[in-house]
Amino acid sequence: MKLYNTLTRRKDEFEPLVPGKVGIYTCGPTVYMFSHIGNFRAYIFSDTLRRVMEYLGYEVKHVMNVTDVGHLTSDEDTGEDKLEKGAREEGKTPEEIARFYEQAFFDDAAKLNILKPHVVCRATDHISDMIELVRRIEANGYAYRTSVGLIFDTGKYPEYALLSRLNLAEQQAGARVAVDPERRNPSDFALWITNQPKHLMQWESPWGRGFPGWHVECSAMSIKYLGERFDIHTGGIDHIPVHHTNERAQNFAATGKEVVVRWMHNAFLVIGDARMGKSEGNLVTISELQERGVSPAGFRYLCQTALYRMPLNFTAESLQSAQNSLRGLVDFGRNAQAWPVNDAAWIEPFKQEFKDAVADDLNIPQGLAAVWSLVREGNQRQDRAAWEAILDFDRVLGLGLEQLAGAAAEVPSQVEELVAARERARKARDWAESDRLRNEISELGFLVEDTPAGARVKPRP
RNA sequence: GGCGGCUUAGCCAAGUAGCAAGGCGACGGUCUGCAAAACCGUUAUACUCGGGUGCAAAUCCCGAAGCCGCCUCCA
Repeated sequence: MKLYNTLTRRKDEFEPLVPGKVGIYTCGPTVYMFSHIGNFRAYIFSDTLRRVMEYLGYEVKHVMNVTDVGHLTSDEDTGEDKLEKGAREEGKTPEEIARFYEQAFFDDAAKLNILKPHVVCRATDHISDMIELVRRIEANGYAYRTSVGLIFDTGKYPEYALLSRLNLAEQQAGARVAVDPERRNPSDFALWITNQPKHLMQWESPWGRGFPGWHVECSAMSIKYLGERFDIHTGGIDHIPVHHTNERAQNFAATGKEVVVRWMHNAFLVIGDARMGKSEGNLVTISELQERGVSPAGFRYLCQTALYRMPLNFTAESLQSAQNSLRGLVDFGRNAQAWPVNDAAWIEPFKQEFKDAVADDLNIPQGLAAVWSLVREGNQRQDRAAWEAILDFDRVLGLGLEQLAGAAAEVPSQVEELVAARERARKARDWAESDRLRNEISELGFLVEDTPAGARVKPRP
């Protein structure tokens, strides 16, 4: 299969380090507030990556962190920890806050059929691993001390700017943040932060009581669970210039290796003409989506209509379009369930088309074209084989089509009785009574379709 | 100021040289007691604009415009 690599800015053939196996690390949520659907686009992306890998026969180990400490609110590493700020505002301990939002995250993820990574690791459970990693970095001569704590010397790593393609010489130091005169280079960053007595979350370390820098946790935990060389690291495109650049520098400083073989980044969900973000004040959560009548699967479908590397326009219309498309697929499945499997041979070219598409840097939109070809052909042939193939594809799409079509087929007995009564009325050519019963059924939330084989009922869209 | 990205039909969105996937929506038709579903057909002589290189460009090169992101935690 082919995959894009941010480091080389090219799409090239994926070669796993260990044949048949793949290690994937995903930058997970910071659990101090509800995750929004923009965040979830990223996790749908990494989930899709995992699913495609598994679909193609790889054995995947997927690792994701949960950041429950260490991301600062204000500049210059002196600010209050986000979790602590949240804790103060809500009158709870940082742990309570973190656990609450972590649970909320995984609840929403489950609604979106995002498979739980094989390893989910909390930063606070890995402080000793982080200290050990920082110790290695310091021992290798990549760190120095200031009044803030231990600082990473980016000047020691010639490849520092490679991932982001930054032109450090042209960067305007201090353009947006005051320069720390103690730092050797403007891009230097904290590995361990001390002298912050107001922080609730602190640990003892060789550099004094304090807490780890922003980027240490991902380096420490990815190496711990996937080794000093692993296949893929994913995250949002915003992580390229700072977080992943720093992570990569730490990785090299600690191990002397290019730890991550391939970096993959998803583009943003765009609302109006802006990204969706808490700073922008245009957040939408999964719950709010549901209140607006859009199912999580509908949102997931929307995400699958665009390439992960392209910005995706999130509008009321695009969302409705996705929801309608999904309804069409479920309708097809519901109809197809009643058909026999005839001839599976005609399916093969479409299966190949789907497989080729998703193996080409996760081109799910192209894969969906194969799905719709199957819908059309399947309808013409009245062949359940098409639906079986689509269910097989759903291992990648993650829409939960089997359950959705199954749920659509569940009809209360009260409705069944009304349908039977309507059938009798129709046989008697009593159209007035027939239409009256149809309205009654409709009020109960169901829709009747008359087919040559008899009446069919489904939940009203 | 630096770096990165985007601009394809009413909307969403594939396609990175050889007659512009797919979905939604809309319209017309077949079927139906009427609907619904399904099927058939129509819906970009055209890919932001201007140059250039090719037999051939949405696709490569140069330039312009608009928009977005990152450079501060942020998917």
